[in-house]
Amino acid sequence: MKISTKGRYGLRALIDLAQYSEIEPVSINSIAIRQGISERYLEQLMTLMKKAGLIKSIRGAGGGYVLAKDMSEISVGDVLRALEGNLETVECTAFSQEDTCEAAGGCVTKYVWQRINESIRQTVDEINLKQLVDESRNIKNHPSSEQMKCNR
Amino acid sequence: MKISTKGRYGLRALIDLAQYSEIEPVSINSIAIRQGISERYLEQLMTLMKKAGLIKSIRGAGGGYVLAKDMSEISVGDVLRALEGNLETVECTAFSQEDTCEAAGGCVTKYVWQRINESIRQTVDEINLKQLVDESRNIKNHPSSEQMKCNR
DNA sequence: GAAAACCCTAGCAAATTACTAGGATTTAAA
DNA sequence: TTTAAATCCTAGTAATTTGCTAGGGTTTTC
Repeated sequence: MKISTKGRYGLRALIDLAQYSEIEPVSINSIAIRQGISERYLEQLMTLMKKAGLIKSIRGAGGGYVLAKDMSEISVGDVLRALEGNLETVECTAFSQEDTCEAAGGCVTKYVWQRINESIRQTVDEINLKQLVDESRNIKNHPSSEQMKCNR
Repeated sequence: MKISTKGRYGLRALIDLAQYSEIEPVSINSIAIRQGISERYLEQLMTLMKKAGLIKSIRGAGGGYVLAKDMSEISVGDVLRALEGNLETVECTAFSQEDTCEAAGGCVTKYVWQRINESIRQTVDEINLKQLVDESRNIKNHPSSEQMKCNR
């Protein structure tokens, strides 16, 4: 029931990318240093986000990554799904039309899992990258804001 | 980001217990058979729910388990927390007053994790056992409702 | 042609999950 | 008073997942 380092590091990396990539592509190395994340591990996370169509890569010297679409069009849900896989806390064939579970008729917990899944979905999909970047700029204007390694 | 078999089996077991324990204590064995769960594994789940004060045990022949309080006073959140531990998807020292995280000032993702945690908390705490038992009775009155083993 | 970047695959230790196993203890009932 | 039905307690363990590290290869700019 935890979000792993993939999701946590990945979201931080993407916020970082969003903040720094407006002028030129941002390298994995620079994000890794700023965020205190292993460069080699972050590389894998970037690949996942690229496959999901959230970021684009530019190869070769001077290359790096940029957002594939506008910040406001990337939700936290998009990011977490790219990194953590589907966010359903319980997966159940009975959720779909072509229900293959024989217990479905007599199963109540199904409704519980659906409500939990739905509330998470709603929460993560209503927060987008732009909001977080804006929020981050506000925070940066206050004192005591050194960036560093952190388990989030 | 998944709810494990502990939470899934445990909630099913507790609904079963709530339904059958009004007349006499219900044994682990009978729940295990009805729900198609390993008896020995279920035993451990019952212990967790007992420690959390959700159920009471009656030892010896003819013994078993009964609810420790009224169905309407046991929420799905109580059950899941007893079995899965705290339900926070990300744990972060910065959530508390005596914040020990140095990055807290410059950290935005904190707000994301808090919102996710809060939406899950709200959802699981607003569903109680009684609602599920009532719902289950409704379902049982319809045809095609054989109880059986299921990954939920 | 050298360096800076991404790309791809594999491996691996530590932790977690989902059980199984072997008994000890308590209590009702035969 | 014995027996059997229960819970209680602790330990072990195979399979999976997590959180990386490692060793290259390829592309592109300077």
